[in-house]
Amino acid sequence: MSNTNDVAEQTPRRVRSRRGHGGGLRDEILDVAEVLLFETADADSVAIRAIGQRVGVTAPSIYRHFPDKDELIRAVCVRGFERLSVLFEARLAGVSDPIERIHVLARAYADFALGNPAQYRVLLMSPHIAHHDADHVPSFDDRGESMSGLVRLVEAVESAMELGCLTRQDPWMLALMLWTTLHGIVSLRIAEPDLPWPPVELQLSTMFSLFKHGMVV
Amino acid sequence: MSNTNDVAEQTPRRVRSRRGHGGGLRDEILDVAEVLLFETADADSVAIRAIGQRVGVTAPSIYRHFPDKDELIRAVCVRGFERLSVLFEARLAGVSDPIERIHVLARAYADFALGNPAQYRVLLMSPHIAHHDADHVPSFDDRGESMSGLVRLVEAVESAMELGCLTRQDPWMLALMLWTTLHGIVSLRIAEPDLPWPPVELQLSTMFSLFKHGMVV
DNA sequence: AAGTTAAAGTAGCGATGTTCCGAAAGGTGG
DNA sequence: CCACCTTTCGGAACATCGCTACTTTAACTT
Repeated sequence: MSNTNDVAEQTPRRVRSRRGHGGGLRDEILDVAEVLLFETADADSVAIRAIGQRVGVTAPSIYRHFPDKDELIRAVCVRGFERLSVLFEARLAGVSDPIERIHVLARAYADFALGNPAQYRVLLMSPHIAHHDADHVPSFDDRGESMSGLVRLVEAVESAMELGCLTRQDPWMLALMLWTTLHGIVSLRIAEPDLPWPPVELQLSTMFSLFKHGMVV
Repeated sequence: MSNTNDVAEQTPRRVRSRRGHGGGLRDEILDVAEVLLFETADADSVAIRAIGQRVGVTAPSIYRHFPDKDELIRAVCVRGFERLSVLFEARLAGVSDPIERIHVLARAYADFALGNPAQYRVLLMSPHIAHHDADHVPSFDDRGESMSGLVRLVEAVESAMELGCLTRQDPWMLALMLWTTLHGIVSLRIAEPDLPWPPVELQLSTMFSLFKHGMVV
């Protein structure tokens, strides 16, 4: 990944950063925090002091780059979702059929969520830091990268409707349904990984079949 | 200034329980913990000392009735899901049509989850205490009351299939799909309560319509 | 070379979950 | 009625956590 030292216990005291570019440490902190978050699979178990130890820095130094532990963890997870965004682009490349694009998006979403359960949990399964910056009503759009997939989904649904592949209705609502269903599948697996779940592919394809043709005889 | 401590939320030092029935305190602890869990909406924010203060007992005394804080919180949430179980029974009474029974179950489930978000989050949105009691493979059945709804759902789906209302397939799989979808709806609302969600009834009915007739033209 | 200033460290505060051990009340045998 | 045991609970303390004043150190500027 990066130049983070993988010494188990302690890193031999970091060399000081240059004046303007003190932010080099910031990225290193994010890297280590991501590793620790993946290892412990729980944000509460990631201690600030542990991050500092792995980076080779004491705990208070971290607060020069992040105002808060919540912000640090959040930054890690946002960075993760940016990777999801590029994953969407990569998987979508060359796929033109709207229905197929929906499939690709769903599959990529599930792959990411199940591959990065800790990040997914923090961003989409935990109470949010109430960023109530005055009287600002949150919307789905200002969610940044974490909601870019939803936007792509809406686009694909709209295309499918225009092409007559889907029954005409509110595309935004239908996309919301698809996303919600997808979230149900992955989040339950993340929360209860020990339950005897069917294979993800089977569950996804079954769900798509249900959505397409319905279950009523 | 002996027993009248001036702390606002303090109970005047509890009378000691009798020998065998020391468990009276246990229920009281559970009650207070449930209130605190509802108030803070976050298990981490419920402090053992705060529970003890409200009950009129010091923190270590709580550990005579619960081995662990996780077990305490878990006990609170399990008790909550027992209430859900009786809610299922009550709502199901007199409803015989299988499809209608599925509707009723779904609605009750959503009502409970959105009405008790903290309990729902602890049991179904948080990492589980790995109760790995030796080589015991977890199943959906030994989940106790928390999965009773799923069992009811499977029954209703089987009935519907036998009556020819639903297309024949694996009833257990279909019930799992319904539950997963339901979980997606409620858990996303719980995790992101500030987003501009459509009304629950609309979302539920739209989802049912999708499941019934599909979305493909 | 001396001063400025950003970057990192030291020490510590308050709060948390948890444990060790002693005190006191409830029940029981003499 | 008294001695004794058992259960129930409290006091004190430990380790760790997030976080913050304050100080030190090193890089850059003049």
